[in-house]
Amino acid sequence: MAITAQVAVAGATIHFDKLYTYLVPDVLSERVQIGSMVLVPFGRGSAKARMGVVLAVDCQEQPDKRLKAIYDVAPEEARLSPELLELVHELREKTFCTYYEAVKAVIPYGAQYKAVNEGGKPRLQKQIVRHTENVYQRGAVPSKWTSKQRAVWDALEQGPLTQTQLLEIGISKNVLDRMCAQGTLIRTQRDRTLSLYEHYTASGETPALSPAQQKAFVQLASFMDDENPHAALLHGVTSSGKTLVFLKLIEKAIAQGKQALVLVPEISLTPQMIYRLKTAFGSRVAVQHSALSNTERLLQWREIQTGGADIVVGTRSAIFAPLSRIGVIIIDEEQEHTYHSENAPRFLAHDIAKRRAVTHRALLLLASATPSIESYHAACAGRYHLVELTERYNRMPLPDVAMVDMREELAQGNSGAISNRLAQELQRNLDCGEQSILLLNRRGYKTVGMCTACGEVIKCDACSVPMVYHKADHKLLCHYCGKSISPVPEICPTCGGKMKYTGFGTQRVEEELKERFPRARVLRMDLDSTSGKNAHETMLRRFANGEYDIMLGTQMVAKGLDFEKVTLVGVLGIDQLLFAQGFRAFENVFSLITQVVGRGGRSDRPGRALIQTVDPQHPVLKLAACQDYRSFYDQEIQFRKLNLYPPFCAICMVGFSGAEDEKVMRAAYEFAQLVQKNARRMTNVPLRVLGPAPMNVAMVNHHYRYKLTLKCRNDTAFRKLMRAVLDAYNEKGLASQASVYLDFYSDADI
DNA sequence: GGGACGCAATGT
DNA sequence: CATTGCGTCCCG
Repeated sequence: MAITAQVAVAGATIHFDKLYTYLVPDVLSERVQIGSMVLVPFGRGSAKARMGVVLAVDCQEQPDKRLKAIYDVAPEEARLSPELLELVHELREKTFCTYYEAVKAVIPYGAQYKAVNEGGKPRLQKQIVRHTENVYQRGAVPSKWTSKQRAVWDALEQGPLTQTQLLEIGISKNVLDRMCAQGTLIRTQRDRTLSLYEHYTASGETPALSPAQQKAFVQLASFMDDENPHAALLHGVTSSGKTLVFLKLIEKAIAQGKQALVLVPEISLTPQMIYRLKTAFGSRVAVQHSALSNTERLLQWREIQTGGADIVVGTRSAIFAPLSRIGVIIIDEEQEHTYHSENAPRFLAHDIAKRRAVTHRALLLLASATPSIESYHAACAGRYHLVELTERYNRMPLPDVAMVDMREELAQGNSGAISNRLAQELQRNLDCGEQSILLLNRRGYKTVGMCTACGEVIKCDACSVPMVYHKADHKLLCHYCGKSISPVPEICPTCGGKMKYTGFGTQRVEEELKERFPRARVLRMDLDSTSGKNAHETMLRRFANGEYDIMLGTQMVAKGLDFEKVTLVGVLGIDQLLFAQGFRAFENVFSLITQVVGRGGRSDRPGRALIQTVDPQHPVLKLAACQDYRSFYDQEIQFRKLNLYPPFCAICMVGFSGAEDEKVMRAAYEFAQLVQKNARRMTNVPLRVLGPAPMNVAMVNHHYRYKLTLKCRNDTAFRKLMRAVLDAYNEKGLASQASVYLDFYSDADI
């Protein structure tokens, strides 16, 4: 009799991701259980140690003599709970990821163990979890510089930074050590933020609900009173006070002895959600998002696991928080694309939330001012309870919205980013001391280098995208692979002509504002200016305090705090989004405009909004201007139906990537044929095959990329078909030509 | 993905 | 017959 374990190993790709059988040594037999993280030998010959997870344990009378034995096993706290194990299987089945990719998504704890060699024996070791970190500040002025040292010095201008922060901007420990030795840097030790956001103090009181909010709350709360799971969509116009309803629902869950899970699209965009939860519930709130350091995330995770926290707020990955008795799951701004994972496992948080709501018999609440067309459609079809909040808090009026025709501006000789009309309004606000917000849609607002002679744009040599000019650190940066060029080329590398750096980047618009309004205090918010840890939050607070006149930024200004003194909102560059490809383009435009327009008009002063566009008559813009969601939905759902887009089908994007363009293309083509061939054998699989075609960004990191788009229904029959195709693809030896992944958009599993 | 093995081509 | 290069197989 021998105990064996079925193990899924790390680092597998989809074509050899299966369970491998290992012997469990007697000394480990107690500790190796289903869900255990283990270290195993894997590979032919000199088998290297790999992490793995145990998915089954059995007894065998006569085990195969060739079986290898498990090296080591991680302690119990790093073991997957039955519910999380269930989710691992579901993720693998539905998103076509590997077991271990799914495991990594559901437990950050798995990352805590690494393989080490201990006297020739491979062992698992807990990664050092530092509770203190190094902080550096300027010391003596150096007599001479290396470029790295100069960079360190410049970075510390605003005050001390941690080693991690410096590491992020490309400074190695070596440089820091040398500078400390020279005395040009001073190193101190500091405790890591163990309790995050502790400066938010709990008041314990939540404000009273308005009658409209109360009505919505009562409706939703009733779904928490029976033993069945429920799903609801809360459609609340901007400023209708959805958050307050959330707080009351969480209160109710807690009162029932249950737990609450709140998802937000991006922590940095929604700092007020943490603020509201922390002030209402204090240390019962745990936070989970990717900006946390490993230590912070792990400590928060432990808090949840051990029951110290019963409310979790976080981004997409927080949906896997190890809560054991969830009462309510809230997905705020549910239409945001950040709920869809861009890396394996490519899941949609909604789908996991649905599953968890069912297991916990909890209420799943999707909320938004502009729900995704799919969600609203599902609500209309009765698959979600639809709850509406149609009234703005305190009955504040919506701002007046006007379009500015940018073609006319151009005809009048204004080629800048800011129209004359907008300039006038900005001036008016400056004159009477009121604040303004300018939203720049990020896409198209990048500064790229172009040759004035031949028109050549400087591209990354590893990726087929233009490199983006970053003024702050004088370099060109590839936003795909992170490669940078500095100094910035002055002459064209191909023809020797003079380079010109143009584009309407936030930085460029900032300059234009400074030219037009030299005395205005302008706050620029974008990825560059908010890279510091609490930079985003601090900036919003200072703007709210009236320290600036104009706030200029990307998407991140569309959300955020409520600003009393903002009476003007300008939207720049929305056309890039409006005419973007992808079936969600209009939905995105509508959502963004609705949100940013909702920013204004919060106080007694009437707000106004200006939308700069080359198509002022565009129906989507018009509907967004008057915040008429229902009309937009009615129109959009027709479009989706007519052109067969979600929710009337699911879309499965098959991605191909490999080193040789030709081979990748051939592989994609053969895959498409395999799909057609296999589909013919299977009846009842509705399918349309589009492509293959090169991806939008055809090359990343020297890897060529193609895609195949399948309009389908993501059900078991379709997944069975895809598994068969993947098997055939591997059998033909195509896996070595191009690696494949599947990505589902919109589950239409009605 | 990556190491090991095998086959074939090339060299001494 | 050794050396190198490349394709293919398989991982327990």
